[in-house]
Amino acid sequence: MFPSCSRVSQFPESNPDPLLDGLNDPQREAVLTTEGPVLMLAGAGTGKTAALTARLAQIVRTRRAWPSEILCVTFTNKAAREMRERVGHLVGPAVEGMPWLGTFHSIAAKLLRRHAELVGLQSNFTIIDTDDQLRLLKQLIQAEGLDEKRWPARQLAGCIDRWKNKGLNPGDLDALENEAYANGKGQRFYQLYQDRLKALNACDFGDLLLHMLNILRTHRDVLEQYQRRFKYVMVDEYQDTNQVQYLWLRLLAQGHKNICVVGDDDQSIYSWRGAEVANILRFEKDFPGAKVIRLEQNYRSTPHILAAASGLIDANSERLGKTLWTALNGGDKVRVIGVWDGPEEARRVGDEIERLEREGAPLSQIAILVRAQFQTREIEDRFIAIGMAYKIIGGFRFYERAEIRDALAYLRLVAQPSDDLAFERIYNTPKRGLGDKTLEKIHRHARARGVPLSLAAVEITDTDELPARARNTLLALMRDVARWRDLAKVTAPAELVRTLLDESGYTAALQAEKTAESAGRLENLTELARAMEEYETLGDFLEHVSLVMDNDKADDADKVTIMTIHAAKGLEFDNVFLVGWEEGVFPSQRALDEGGLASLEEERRLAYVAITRARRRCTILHAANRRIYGQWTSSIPSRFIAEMPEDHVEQETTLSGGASLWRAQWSENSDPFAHVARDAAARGSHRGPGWQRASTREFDPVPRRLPEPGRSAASFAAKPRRDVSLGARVFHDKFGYGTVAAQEGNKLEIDFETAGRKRVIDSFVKLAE
DNA sequence: CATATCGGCTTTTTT
DNA sequence: AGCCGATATG
Repeated sequence: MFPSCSRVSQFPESNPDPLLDGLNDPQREAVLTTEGPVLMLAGAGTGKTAALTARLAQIVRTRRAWPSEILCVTFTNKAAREMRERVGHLVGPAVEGMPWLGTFHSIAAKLLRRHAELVGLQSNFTIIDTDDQLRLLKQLIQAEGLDEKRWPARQLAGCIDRWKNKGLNPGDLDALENEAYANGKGQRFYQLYQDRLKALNACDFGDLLLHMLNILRTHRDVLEQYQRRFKYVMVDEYQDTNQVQYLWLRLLAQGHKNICVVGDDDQSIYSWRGAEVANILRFEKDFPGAKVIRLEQNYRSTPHILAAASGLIDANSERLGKTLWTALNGGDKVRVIGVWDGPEEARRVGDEIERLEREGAPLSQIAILVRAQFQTREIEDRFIAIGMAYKIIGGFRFYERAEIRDALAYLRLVAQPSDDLAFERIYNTPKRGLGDKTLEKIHRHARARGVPLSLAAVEITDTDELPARARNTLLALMRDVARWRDLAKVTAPAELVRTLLDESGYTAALQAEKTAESAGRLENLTELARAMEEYETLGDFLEHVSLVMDNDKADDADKVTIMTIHAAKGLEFDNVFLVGWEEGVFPSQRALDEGGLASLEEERRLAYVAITRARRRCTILHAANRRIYGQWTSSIPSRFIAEMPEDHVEQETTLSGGASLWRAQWSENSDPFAHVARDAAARGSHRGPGWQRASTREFDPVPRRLPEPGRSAASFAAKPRRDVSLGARVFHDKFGYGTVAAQEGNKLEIDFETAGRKRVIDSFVKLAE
């Protein structure tokens, strides 16, 4: 009855079954229940990927479907790659032919290329990124005469993104949505934007899914074709699917109804991107008779870590609720360390890692997880200082660097004459003396003739609209472009890009620059050309670039990983350091300010994801002072720290970390500037001026290992300002206008008009007119 | 048309 | 504090 009985001969009969071996009961059930709808609720570290891949392999090896008849959707490229690899191990090279294993976006793009004409695109459409999108929207906003300051393009982009995630076309917006941008101009701008994209033969990320949904909705034949084709549908990270993705899956799975989704409501951390946990909650309604399988045995973490995480997530309401358990025992409690400030936090993490290293721990099994990208910098600085090998995942992506985007723009323009955005990008890059005036004329010409910019640029050189100089330059450029287009037909992409960068003068301009970065940029371009060697056609490559923008190129060297918690989902490490657990950082200020309880709970899920990445040791740090927006801010430990059950947490209290109390006490007694801090606090801004921290350094009771080089007392020594003298009228950001009453080194005593007499550091005031 | 300077804004998180 | 875009200046 179970398919495992009808094994195909190419798989050697062996006991135990290599596929099911090592799986627990619920996992096996998930693997063997191939028919009908299945909802797999899989907690963190419960082996859901193992179950999912085995299930896929099971379907293939029992010949229930060809690999090409299985739709398997993951959320990230990384997950897709990993799955492909693991399935490969299980069933062999057959997976080579798994064309429909990938991210939502890459699969949608593949489908859309086949049916582009149904939504008014050509199949070689360009996929634009957020940068291009923003620039395009800015143009539209300007053209409509709106004040871009008041109605930022970012906001419009956000709205459009949200609408697309919901599966809404311009015509579908209700009054409320329409109001979301520029007092009811939402729909108009959405429509304008879509029209513009169509004219450019382009679409954005959201369009990939939305266009495809529109096609499936309105073309029965196409829908039925794919319903028939996809005999099995599998979806990873189902809790992260948004409305379009949900509608999409529901349509496609209606054929055979063999849909298996895997998810964990406690790990839903993408609601800001339109993900709806509700999708997982209503699965049983959408697919009646769905079998629900719970994976609750955690194989990853030690009991303390698991208990701390479980206790924390208990604070959330509205959960499906799972009871994770582990057969492991022993292990350390979750460690919580409080430190004085950000730099000390980074130092501390560095020290701890050096200790682990001495104990023989591989660096590749150590991760530092941050809430937001900007936090990586402090850590990075420290690691550079101590020579720690590290890699940062995410952040500046390779394909987002300016020089790479320039090169890509050249390629896009060659591949796609109607790509106006690409034209605008390269038109004067490198500088060739073409400016806004000329561009404006080209624009006008293009509009009048109804042609793309690159064509208008060619045509305009035949007229006398341009001054001779601009005309000649433009003519030369467009001749080059034409030549490159011919070249593209007979040359491999990698070769093409080299020629192109050379002949356009781009390389030469960079070489001439001779700045610190220019060498690195040239290197990046070489790297780009190298990466292009793998691609047969320019189109293939451009598709790869727009969809597989991840940067984690195989870097197997033994390095510590630094990344955001979001990026860490699905990964695990022996040792995990969680930094910046302070109110306002994590949970983020934004989540606290807006979004109410739902936002806070999402932050808590994020904290849960963070802790459960750890296999053996989890260390949480928080600092009493941190610089945010260049301002020193004092902060209190994250509420999430208190929410973890005490029994599983070990607090390391250092004087410097316990901070707030101690600091309040000494500052009254010994800090000559205490009143300033107090006043600042009274104003509700927890911000204190930089010198506040500087001046307290000598009181820091934590012995410092080494005096920091270059950070000698000299940097704090009095360097009086020449331009400020007694009686001068000055302005201070916090206290307003005042008169200098005394000057002592770099410290000024000032009578402020409203705030009274204060002592401040001179660099904080400027001369009033 | 290119460079210098000022001022405002930023920090979630990603395909 | 640093980055970007908008202005002022050469």
